[in-house]
Order: sequence, then structure tokens, then C-alpha cells
Amino acid sequence: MLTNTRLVHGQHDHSRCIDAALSRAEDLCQKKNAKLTPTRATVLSILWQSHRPLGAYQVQDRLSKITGKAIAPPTVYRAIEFLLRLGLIHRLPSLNAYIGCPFPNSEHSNLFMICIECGCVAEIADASLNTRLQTACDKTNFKLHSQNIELFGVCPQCSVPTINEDISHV
Amino acid sequence: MLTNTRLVHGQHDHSRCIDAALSRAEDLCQKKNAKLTPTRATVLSILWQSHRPLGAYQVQDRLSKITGKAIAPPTVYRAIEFLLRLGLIHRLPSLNAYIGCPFPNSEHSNLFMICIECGCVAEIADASLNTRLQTACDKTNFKLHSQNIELFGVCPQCSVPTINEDISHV
DNA sequence: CTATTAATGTTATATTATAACATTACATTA
DNA sequence: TAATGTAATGTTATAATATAACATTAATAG
Repeated sequence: MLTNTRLVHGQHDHSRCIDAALSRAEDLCQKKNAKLTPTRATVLSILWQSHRPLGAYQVQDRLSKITGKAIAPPTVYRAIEFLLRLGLIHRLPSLNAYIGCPFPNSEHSNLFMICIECGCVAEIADASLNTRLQTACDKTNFKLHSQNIELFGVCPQCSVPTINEDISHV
Repeated sequence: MLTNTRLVHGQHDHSRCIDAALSRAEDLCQKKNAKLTPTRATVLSILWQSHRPLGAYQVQDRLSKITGKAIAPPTVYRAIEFLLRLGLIHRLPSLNAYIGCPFPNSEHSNLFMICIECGCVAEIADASLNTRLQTACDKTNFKLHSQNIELFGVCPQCSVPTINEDISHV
């Protein structure tokens, strides 16, 4: 079971998450002969500022601030579209929001655990679960192409509240 | 495995689907002491006109035509909200669309098979799949509250195209 | 260098959803 | 039955999300 649960819910040096994401993106772009332009790279880094997803207009705000100039929605949506196509980010349809993908290189299955308390999102790739899904599809003669699995609940951090509540990790 | 796959993808007397849905809604409303007003009942029947989901503004159009008067968005969204709350319909976040629930009385799991060819949607409740999901959540100490599982692919009807293509079932 | 394509900028607008407040219908009970 | 409270609906405006269409600029190949 591939997951970034520990990172998402535990204390960590988050700058490494961002760096790793950008580095993965560079590699992938090189491999796929795609251009990671400044706008695209900045949007990716914005979506990696935390383990919470951001809406397109939140990205717009931050991009404006970073670049110091007005950014129109299409600019943001184009960068998002590019990153989605490469699998570097995901869209969470139930939130109208976008989040960096922690393992863009592996074939995986878009399974998200969304904390309804703190808003952080962990991703999981679970082979046996996928097998089970495929079985259900086979039973009904449904040819599976892609999927979106959003689980809503309370993350480990939020379900063990202490006196010194600490949600700095998100 | 509870599913309406056969109905969705096979020839059937669809008026029975609509009648059954309305009848279930009446029962449920009685039980929960909720009022199935004309607007709400009409919206439910609109969402049961086919096994394809409809957007809120499509519902608005049809409701306007049926009632012969202009309907404002809040009217539609209120009816939708009511039906969602009772579990009589579902929202498909990736489509921004709504569809009648075939088994509103059973505890189930919002698993949808969405045909990317014809747009029809079948729902499935699969205990073993749910177990597997729960296991993944347990492993990561995630307390599962609710879920949205959207599978995209090609339905049985659409994957066996004949000379006389027939999609009247949707 | 220039022709071509890819990327970005710009303006306008489509689509989906909700806020806020007014009005009406309905039920309860004094 | 009149008064009251609550639920439902009507109405207007607008928020939030996303895309269309076309102009301009940058990058790249020949």
C-alpha cells in the first residue's frame, strides 16, 4: 500500500516535500518532453505549500502575490490543466480543489482521504482495493477506465486532540 | 452486491422505475416525518426520467416546463438539498450532477459506475469492497465518515455495439 | 532569419451554487 | 377562529468555478 499518510499527518520538514515535488516534475517533464515553464512550476509549488488542496482562485491569489502582477483565471487553469495531464496534481471534484500528487510516477488509483476537521488530504494506492474494484466492474461487465475515490473522515492528528492542539503540520 | 446495473443497462419498463422511486420517497418521508411537497416530488421524478444524471439547471428547465412558470435556481437547489438529505438522490461531484438513488433505504456506499459513452450511471453497494476500504482506513488511523466513489468506463451496452445501435435504454 | 508552434495575455462570459430577505402556506393552540 | 410560530417557497442579487475566443509573445525548427 503506497501512501503519504505519515508525511501528511506527522511533523516533517515540509520544504523537502516541495523540493521533491518540483524535482519529480522536472524529471517527468524531461521524460515526456514537456515544458515546466515558470508559471507551471510556481503553480505546482503553490499546490505543494501544504497538504491541503487549493481552489483555482486561491492559486490565482497566491500566484498574483508571488509574481507581483495580476493573473487572469485562464492562466491558472492552463497551468492546472498541464499539471493534471502529466499526473503531477489531482483534482478533488467534491471540493473543486487541486492538490499535488505525492507519487506521480506510479500507476495508481486516485484514492483520497480527506480530513473533515483540518482539511488535509492523504493519498493512497492500494493494490488489493483496486483488485476488488476491478472485480466489481467485471461482475457487471463494466470496462473501467479511471476512477475518483474520495473518503471523508477524521485524520489521525485530528482524532487525537491534545491540550496543546497542534495543526501546524497542515 | 446490491446494484441496479441490469436495469440501467437493459431494456425495461422505465415508468416502473419512476413510480417505485416516488413510492419509496413517500414511504421514507412518512417515516421521517418530512414533507414531499409537489416541487420536491416533481424534482425527484425529473431526476428519475432516465438513468443519466442531470445538472441543477437542466432540472430547472424541466421543472419550468412542467409547472409552466419560471423557476429560480434556489427553488431547484432547495429541492435537491432536501432529497439529498433524505438519501433519495445522490450528487456526482465530478459531473456537477444529480441522480436518483435506487436503494435509498439501505446503508450503502455511494459507488457509481459512470459510462463515458452514453452517460448512464449505475450504482453499486458492495460489502467486501467496503470492508477493504475500511481496512485501508484502519491501517492509516483514518476515521471514515462518508465516501464518494466514481468509476468511469464503458457500460455493458456501449461496449457491445451492434449494427442497430440502441441506446433507448438510457 | 523566418515560419511554425507552443505558451501566455486579455476580455468576456458560461456554468454552478448560494446569500439575503420577502412572502406564503400550514399547523398549533390559546 | 384568530394569533402565533415554523416550514416552505418566491425573488433578487451575486458569489464561486470554469471556459471560449481571440490577440500577443516566446521558443524552436528549418
